[in-house]
Amino acid sequence: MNYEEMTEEEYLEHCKAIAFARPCVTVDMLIFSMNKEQQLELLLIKRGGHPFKGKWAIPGGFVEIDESLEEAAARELKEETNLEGIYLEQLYTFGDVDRDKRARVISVAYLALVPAGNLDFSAGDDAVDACSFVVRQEKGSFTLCAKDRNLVLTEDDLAFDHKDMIFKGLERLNGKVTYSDIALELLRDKEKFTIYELQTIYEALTGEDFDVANFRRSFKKKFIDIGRVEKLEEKSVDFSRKPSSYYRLIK
Amino acid sequence: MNYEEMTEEEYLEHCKAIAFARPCVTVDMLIFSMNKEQQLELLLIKRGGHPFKGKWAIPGGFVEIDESLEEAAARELKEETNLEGIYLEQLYTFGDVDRDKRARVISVAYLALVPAGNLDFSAGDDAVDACSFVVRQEKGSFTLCAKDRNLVLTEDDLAFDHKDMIFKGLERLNGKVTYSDIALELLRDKEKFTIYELQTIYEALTGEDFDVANFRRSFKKKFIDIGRVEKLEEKSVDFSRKPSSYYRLIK
DNA sequence: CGAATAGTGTCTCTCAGACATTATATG
DNA sequence: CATATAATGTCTGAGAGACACTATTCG
Repeated sequence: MNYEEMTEEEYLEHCKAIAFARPCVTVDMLIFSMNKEQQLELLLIKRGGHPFKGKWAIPGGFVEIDESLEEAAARELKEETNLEGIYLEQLYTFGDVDRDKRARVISVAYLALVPAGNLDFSAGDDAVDACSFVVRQEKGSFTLCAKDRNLVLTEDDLAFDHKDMIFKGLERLNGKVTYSDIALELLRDKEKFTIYELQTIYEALTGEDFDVANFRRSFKKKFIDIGRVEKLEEKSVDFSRKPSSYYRLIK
Repeated sequence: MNYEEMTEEEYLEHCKAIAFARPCVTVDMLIFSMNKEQQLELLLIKRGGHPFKGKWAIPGGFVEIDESLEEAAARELKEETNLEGIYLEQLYTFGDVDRDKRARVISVAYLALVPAGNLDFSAGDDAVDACSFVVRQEKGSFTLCAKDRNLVLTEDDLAFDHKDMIFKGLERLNGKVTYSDIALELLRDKEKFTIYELQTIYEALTGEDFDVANFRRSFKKKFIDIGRVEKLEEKSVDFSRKPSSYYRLIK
């Protein structure tokens, strides 16, 4: 739309038309967690209506006029999973004109990292079909698997531009895992975890394997030497092998 | 606002009230460039009306119903500086309820990196007072200086939450400069630049000094060895000293 | 030649990757 | 004692930081 080539009449017409045509703003929630097999999972919901009926989508909802984006994200998360106090991070805002054919919708995507074992999407308000998909990252693409349903989604099986959202989300996780502490957010219990447990989270987030010795070395440097994490007396007795030490995040 | 504690009447009342009260969406442009003294500059405009009358603000405008966020950002940039084809990057979306007292405004902030010597804000459409401020970064804070006007702004001299936007912007520049190629976007001429010229951009973006020898070494490794940059025959003759080699970004 | 800027060589220290080795529990 | 997992030791090469040094131009 080039304003310079419009007549004044055309321009005023245009102004009137859009004065009442404000975009809708939503928050969309990329809710990640770890499953029992220590794999990265992402919560999706199945669309019941048009458009993209039957396809899988990232849960989300409108931003109310009296709540901030962060508040909207926290509310949506609670509605979906009944969880509060979860790590949230704004990811990216998607605003292509035709991304939703029904209306002009601008979506602010948020990342939520739910501690392992806490994700129970059946606790959500909405009576929608929800499912947590294992995220398998290859270079430049991903697939989403729901074993119990025998379902494998590729990027094109997703509604709207949610494929792009997931790409952005995985990119963010990949990038931040090494220079920030987001991996800790996915621990089952920050007050009691083993080093290997944390390593599996790093591996799930990056899609790469780490050498045990090197990982422990960098863990010590990054967390213990600084005093961010301390070793506990208690040791794991899960397996009938050498028990592993527990560690605790301080503060 | 807790929906669970509302009666149905209250809830419906609330729905009605907000149905016509959609937020406005704007794009705000953090327009960075390098001045003649190879310092980082940021373009601000002086507010003529309330609120924050007389304070300095980041330029921006409404997202039209028929343009994407990127298109809106490009349009705003053109209106402000008459420039096109400039590097743009979405920064962050600001959506606190009271960030603009007049109305609920959600602002998507964009970063624009204008090649040195190309920023002429007098070319803008609007008859507003605009000025490019030198950005001085200290750890945890910044100041903005306009020498010719004898003006020094601190964080609190900025309108709205634009202080936070600038923080986010500087943080992004700081972080990305080492692992991406954004510094190249600020070069006067990507087809003909000296290594030291690029170094000053790195220094301006990080607020830190680099060792010449080490910078050249990493420059060679990062750009020349890979074939992303080639050395030109032509050499600079600006000063009456040893001339420096020019380099060219390929593709 | 002296001054000023362009550009190089080299030493050290840190750290990541690879891989061998030791430690400790149970059956 | 065999076995499986936890945890440590060590070698190497890449790369960042510090700093001394050489190179090239002009007046």
